[in-house]
Amino acid sequence: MLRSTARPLLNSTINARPSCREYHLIKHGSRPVRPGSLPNRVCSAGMATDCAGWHLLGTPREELRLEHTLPTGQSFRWRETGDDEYIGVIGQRVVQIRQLEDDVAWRIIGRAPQAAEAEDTAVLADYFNLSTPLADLVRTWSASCDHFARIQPYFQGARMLRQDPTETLFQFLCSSNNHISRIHGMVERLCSGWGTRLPLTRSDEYGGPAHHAFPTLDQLAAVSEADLRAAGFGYRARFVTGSVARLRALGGEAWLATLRAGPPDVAVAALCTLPGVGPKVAACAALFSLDAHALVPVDVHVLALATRHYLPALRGKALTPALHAQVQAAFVARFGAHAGWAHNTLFISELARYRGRVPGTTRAEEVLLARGSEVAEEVDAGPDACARVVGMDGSDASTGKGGRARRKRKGGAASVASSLVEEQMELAPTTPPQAAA
DNA sequence: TCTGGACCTGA
DNA sequence: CAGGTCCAG
Repeated sequence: MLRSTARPLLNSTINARPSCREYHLIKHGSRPVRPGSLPNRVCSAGMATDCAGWHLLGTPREELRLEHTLPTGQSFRWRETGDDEYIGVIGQRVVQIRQLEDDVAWRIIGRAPQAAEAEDTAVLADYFNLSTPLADLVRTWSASCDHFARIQPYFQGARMLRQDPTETLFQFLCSSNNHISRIHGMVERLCSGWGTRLPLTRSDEYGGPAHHAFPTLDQLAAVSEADLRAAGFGYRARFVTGSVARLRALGGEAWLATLRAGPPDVAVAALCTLPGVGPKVAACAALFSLDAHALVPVDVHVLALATRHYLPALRGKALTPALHAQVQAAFVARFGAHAGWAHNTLFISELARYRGRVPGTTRAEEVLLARGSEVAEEVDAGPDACARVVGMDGSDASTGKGGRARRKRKGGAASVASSLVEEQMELAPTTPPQAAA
């Protein structure tokens, strides 16, 4: 279990360099701290002129890496403001957050009047889902999947956030048939246009753009389809106004929040009744905000990696709802109750801008793909790969074709795969992931 | 069930 | 074409 409560870094009245020493003491107890270690980063010149307001999250690097969590597509509300530093909005608070060597530091730089300072720590811990220990899960996933074990060291601390349900739903309503930079802009315009502005509390140190809470459903009810089209939403404008209307009829934010308590398939079914919400968007909303830790949003990337490593028979098939369910089941069979979290790490490793990190991966897999389906059938079938497909509720669901056991043949393509990987790794020696901070 | 096409915008 | 969804055959 993580330390679930962040501790104050120092008293807000303390300022300047002496504060940094206090930082050392809090972080490391009475142990002496080497000069040049992480606290200097928090207090580095050009950033904060004092340490006031900074807190530690208490998350070692294997539990949380901002770089693998904030800009990787589960939220579009963070802006990178420096090297491993971000500013974003969590509920009614504007948060500045920075990656340290083996922890994460944060402070509140703006807030709504009703957002009590006493709850800051709890809000952060909740948002980062700190009650779920990632490192323990990673060990079990690595044991049950060779591919995961191979790529994971390069993507440590890829943690699932626990975002606000309404905000998450509308963020991913914007995501369909769209690319990340544009989604970012759409969400930004939705907030600045109709959300409540959050006053800065440290405006003397911050010269960036204004920040806004995500608009409430009541605020969104005032937005017309024409407004949204003017804001660049395209055909998704109708999805937004339609979903707003339907959500309000169903009971608004409170109704959406009740889906957290129920089973994930109920949440998905309910979400899919909203216009513009299909299996992918529903799974995103449920995994990123409704505690549905087992859910896997299956997009083209996830389908590609699933057919490559777990379900080779499905290669080339269209992404129908039925196929979505098969991929979902395969992930749960492989990774268990937190399959959605495991999927997140695998998903990041597929992103174009991260793919080069794992030596040999792309090349070896491309070669395998080129060798055709007969070989690919056997790739990475792994121990007990799909011998039993377990439903999300844990019940046996191996009645379909996804449940048939796959053969494991010695000297088959699996060994071809590993030899290819080794070959590549010889050509491009692995850099120690730890060094890639 | 599954398939094909349309749908806004901009990188 | 892009981290889909909807609608008709």
